Amino acid sequence: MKKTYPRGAPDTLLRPTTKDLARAAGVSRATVDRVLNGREGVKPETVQKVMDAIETLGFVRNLSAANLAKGRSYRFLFVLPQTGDQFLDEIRRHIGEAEAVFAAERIWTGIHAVDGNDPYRIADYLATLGPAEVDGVAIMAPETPQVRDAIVRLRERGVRALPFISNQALSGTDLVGIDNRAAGRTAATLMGRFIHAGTGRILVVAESMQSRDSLERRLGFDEVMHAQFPHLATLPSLETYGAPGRAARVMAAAIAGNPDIAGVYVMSAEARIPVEILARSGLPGSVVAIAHERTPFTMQALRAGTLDAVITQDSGHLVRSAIRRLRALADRLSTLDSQEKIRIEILLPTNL
Amino acid sequence: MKKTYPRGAPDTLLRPTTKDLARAAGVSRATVDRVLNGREGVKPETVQKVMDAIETLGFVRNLSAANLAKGRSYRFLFVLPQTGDQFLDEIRRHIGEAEAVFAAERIWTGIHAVDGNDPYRIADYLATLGPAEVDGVAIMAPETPQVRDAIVRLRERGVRALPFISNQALSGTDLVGIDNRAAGRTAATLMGRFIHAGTGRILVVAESMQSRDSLERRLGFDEVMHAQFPHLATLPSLETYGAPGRAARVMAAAIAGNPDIAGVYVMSAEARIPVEILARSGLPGSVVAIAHERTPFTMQALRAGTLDAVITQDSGHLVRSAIRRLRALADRLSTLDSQEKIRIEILLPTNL
DNA sequence: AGCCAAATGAGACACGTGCATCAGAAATTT
DNA sequence: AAATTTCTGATGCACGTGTCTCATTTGGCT
Repeated sequence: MKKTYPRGAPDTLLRPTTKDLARAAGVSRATVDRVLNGREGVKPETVQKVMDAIETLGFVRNLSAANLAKGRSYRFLFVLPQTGDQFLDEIRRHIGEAEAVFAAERIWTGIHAVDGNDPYRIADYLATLGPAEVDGVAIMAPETPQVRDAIVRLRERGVRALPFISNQALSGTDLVGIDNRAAGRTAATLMGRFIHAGTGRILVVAESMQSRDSLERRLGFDEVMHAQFPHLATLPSLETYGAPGRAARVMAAAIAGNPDIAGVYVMSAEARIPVEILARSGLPGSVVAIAHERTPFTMQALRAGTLDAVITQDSGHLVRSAIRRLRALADRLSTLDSQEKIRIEILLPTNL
Repeated sequence: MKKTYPRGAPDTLLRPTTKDLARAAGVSRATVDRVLNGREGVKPETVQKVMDAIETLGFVRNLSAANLAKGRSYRFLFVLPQTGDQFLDEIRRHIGEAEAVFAAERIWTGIHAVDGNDPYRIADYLATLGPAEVDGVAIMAPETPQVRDAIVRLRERGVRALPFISNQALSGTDLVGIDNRAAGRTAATLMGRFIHAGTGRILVVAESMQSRDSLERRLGFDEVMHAQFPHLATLPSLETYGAPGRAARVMAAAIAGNPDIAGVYVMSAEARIPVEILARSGLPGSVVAIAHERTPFTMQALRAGTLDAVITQDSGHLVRSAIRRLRALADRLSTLDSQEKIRIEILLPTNL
């Protein structure tokens, strides 16, 4: 009896194999192999015969068999700043989780911590890596000429490298991370719409404006604020350099100097220090505060009402996406773009 | 020379095989196989020996080899309502995309369209499915006793079944889709914060309040509106039944009867009809409009300013997640929960 | 015709696991 | 002690592809 599986269905559950391909194309399995794996020494018209057979048979290479035969395995390395911030903790946790999942596909992952403030040491470390140690590297580091060059040289040595979360202006590379300019625009839209006052100033806090990420966020933020909410004035970015003391000082000065603060935008990945200072600052609860990245702290601050919104990227997705992309690079495959695009997420107290 | 791969690294790139396991545990490969695949007739202490070896060697079953050996393939079916709405178009598109990706893993996907308004026909169709036709089914259908029972019977026949997007109150099942109550809460938060008027009414539009999804969204919406924005009153849900004529009538009546409308919440997946009516209603631009699901229409409405926010779920992720979960069910594996959780996305004019 | 290079065929083995069969060992019962 | 029953070992084939080697055919050239 004919099965009525919808949509041009599997009459037979067996997919065609290379053997079937060979028969259909009227060539040998050796030639099919030559075509499939792009080896040379095959006449163009023979190639075409095989291609046609692939088309008519709907042949799809059995990945399980191919991976098994190749005995391929992958060593991927995440190079991350050595800081104790909660966002990175999440990332590290997800790398650990992913390790277990990807182990079944012969993928190893490692983490190497570097001093995020020292581009030279990062570059030096990257210089020690070669194809003998690792197949691919996902790098989260500030954009400096040293780091950028080190990445380029890494690639020249045959190691796949991807900027991770922090962007690097490299040709032909896609960042594994969100569009920071769009994130800044999103922050501005929420800020503008959440603030009910007819006028006021917006405090903007960053860890350092040296970083391309902060710059892009600021750009996007200002773009929307100026165009759509001209009654709100954005103040120059305050830089904390990750130091609580300095953060407290500059923020206190800014708050004292601007009595009509209506909103605060914390651009840095580690929101904790600025937000805690903010909570103790005596600013009224009506001041709208927006920060970045989902961490235990930001979640709690959302619940407590200290923060009104958090803009974030799914850290698990980030990690998995980086691994998939590195593997695709290693195999010279293309990835499904729509799957690998990292979306901007908005967290509110009501959708944690 | 010793390689210095970080983190308890691969000295040897070769993972242990079942052969290594057998040697380490002091048993034969046959026994290892018995333990790994849960066959009976093995002494508990022998099982333990193998388990210990797995632990100490860090053995991970090579999925490629296992899949190859099993020659397993999967036939999964999406049962979707037969409507022309854009949201479903997106879903169908992503099923097509996913088909190509998953083909390499011996996964077939099919779509079957059913009349979404006729629970009996849906149930009848599901009754025709058995393990001979299909291994798993993702079902998007309204929650009615007929459908629910049909799903239960489907499972009894050995076909894995998952509710897809539309929830069904089934025991021991996770919906592939968002938490609609949380989505309603999110809509309320945005609505409340976007509306600057000191008082006003909120129009709520649904396709039908028969559907559990709309009910849950409404529940979450009211929960937050009442608790946090008591100055805004929510009107009873209007039901369009998907009919433009009826939609125009009930909406016009509601607008005429409530001069102080400050916001509109369109709960249904197909936002087009209500939003277009709204745009022509003569309501002022300051009225905040929020709808669901990313479609070409909602994107355009966001850009045009007709909509202020759209709450959505990533349709590609939905489809891939359903497939992964069905496969995991078929293999009796567990999935990585954090990967399979569908997040609520918020779209604003600035982050499309 | 003869020669050479290019193109193709034929065949074998490997990868790691699943699955089955049969013999033999060990433990338990009679 | 013998007869069962329970457990374990040895072994072989299969899955589909990648990767070799070596033989053979084809086509172009002088």
